Amino acid sequence: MEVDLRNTTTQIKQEQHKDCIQEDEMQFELTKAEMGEVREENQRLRVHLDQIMKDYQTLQKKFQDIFHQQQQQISTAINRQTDDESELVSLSLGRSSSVEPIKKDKRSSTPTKSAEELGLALSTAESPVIPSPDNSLEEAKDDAGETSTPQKPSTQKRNGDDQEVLQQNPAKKTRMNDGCQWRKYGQKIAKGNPCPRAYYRCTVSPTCPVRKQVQRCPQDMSILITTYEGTHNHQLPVSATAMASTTSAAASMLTLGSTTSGSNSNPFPSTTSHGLNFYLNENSKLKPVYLPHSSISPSPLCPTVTLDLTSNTLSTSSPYNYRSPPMPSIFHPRYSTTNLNFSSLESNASPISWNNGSFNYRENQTGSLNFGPSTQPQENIYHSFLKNKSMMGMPTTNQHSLQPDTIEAATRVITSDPNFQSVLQAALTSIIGGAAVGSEGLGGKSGQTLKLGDDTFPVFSSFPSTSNTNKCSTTFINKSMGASSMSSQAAGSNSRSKSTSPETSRDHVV
DNA sequence: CGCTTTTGACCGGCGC
DNA sequence: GCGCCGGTCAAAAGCG
Repeated sequence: MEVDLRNTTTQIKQEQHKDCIQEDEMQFELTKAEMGEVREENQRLRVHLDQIMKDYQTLQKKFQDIFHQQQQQISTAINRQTDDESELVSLSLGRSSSVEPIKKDKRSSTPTKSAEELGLALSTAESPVIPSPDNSLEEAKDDAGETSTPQKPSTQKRNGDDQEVLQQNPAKKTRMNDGCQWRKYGQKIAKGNPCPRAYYRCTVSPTCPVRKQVQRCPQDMSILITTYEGTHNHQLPVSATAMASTTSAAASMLTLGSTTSGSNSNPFPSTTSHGLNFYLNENSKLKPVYLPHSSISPSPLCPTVTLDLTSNTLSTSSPYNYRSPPMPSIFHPRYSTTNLNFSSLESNASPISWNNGSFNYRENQTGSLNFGPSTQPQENIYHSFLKNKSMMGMPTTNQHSLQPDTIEAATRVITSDPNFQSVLQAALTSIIGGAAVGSEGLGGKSGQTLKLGDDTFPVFSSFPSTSNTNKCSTTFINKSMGASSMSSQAAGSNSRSKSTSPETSRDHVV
């Protein structure tokens, strides 16, 4: 009995041992299978990682290529900037009689920067020489409108440059820099404008008399109006001249005579510009309204209109006048900008007709402004223009040989931009109407109504005659379009010839 | 500490 | 002459 029990126990133990072995085997198989799955997964992940690495390397390579390309473009631009034999880009929509015939010796130009490229270049990493985004496009908010908006003051950069923080995006602080160093010395709230006006002084040289005022357009807070006054009595930094090239100097692209005018040894690239020619069709007589030294830069990023109200016969006797004679002028474009000259004084066909006091543009006419709708991207202006130019192999400065189609297309695209219209209106208003905005302060004069798009504002035919003859004014209209906007003053301002002593000038930059 | 911005006061031109 | 207005000054404060 005892033996039976022992046998039974032994059998049970043996069965249990068998079960254990089977379980172990099963577990082993299970683990084996799991390992296989993990191994497969591992391989898949490895392949995936390889793919990612390949993509990463490809992207990196592309990035380096692009970066290198931009660096080359920047250096090219710098070289061109500093080169007296700089190339010129001129998109002329007309000709002014006050403009001397273009000198033949002006070199042909092959703009290497389109507006797109400009935008790219300005948004890339900081360049040691040219205005970086921090120095060029970025606008910190220290200008006229800053106190009116609760911007964090601590974020303001304090390097003496203009700073404009876009109101649309408080988090994004953008700065505007025209190359010079400015110090704010005052701020005032001008009558009729809720935005305060800021006063800056050039600090590059302690004795530099140049001052500038920055004010936001009351009608469009995104528009900055900067007024420059005075002439730099010092060498401007490269960035300043660069900025000058993009703005007021851009105006000179129109009719660029190339003069190294012996009498006027201008150490700086000339920033003398030409202007917008408008015509008042009054009593069947065309009265030219010429906005000298004005330009429009339709950069997609920062559409800039330069309106220089300087008399083109300014005396340049000031020892501090570093501007070249109004015309012809030398221009060293850094970027491809565009100057629009709206008509030719020599032409009987006025591109701009004044009907019943309203300011209209004729369509489908060379040199005219077309404010009609257009969906063509602005950069196409440059592309088509450059393409046409290269195809024709024509020198850029030979503006008279521009294809009318090109001009017309470019004009249409540029001027159809609502921003452009707004900006142009603001500029003209600020200049023509003086301090008066809208109809304020315009009483007593027989004004015309300048109609741009849906907006109208008065214009006087007597505008260029008196009050502005002693001032050199360049107005840049710079409409911030979300990202940033930039405008700058010309390197050497015009000389203000207050009657006899042209010491300062006024440049308006919007 | 040096530089810049802020801001109220001051000054001069201009119109009434 | 007075007041308005734009421009400038300068002390105080902020920032790196």
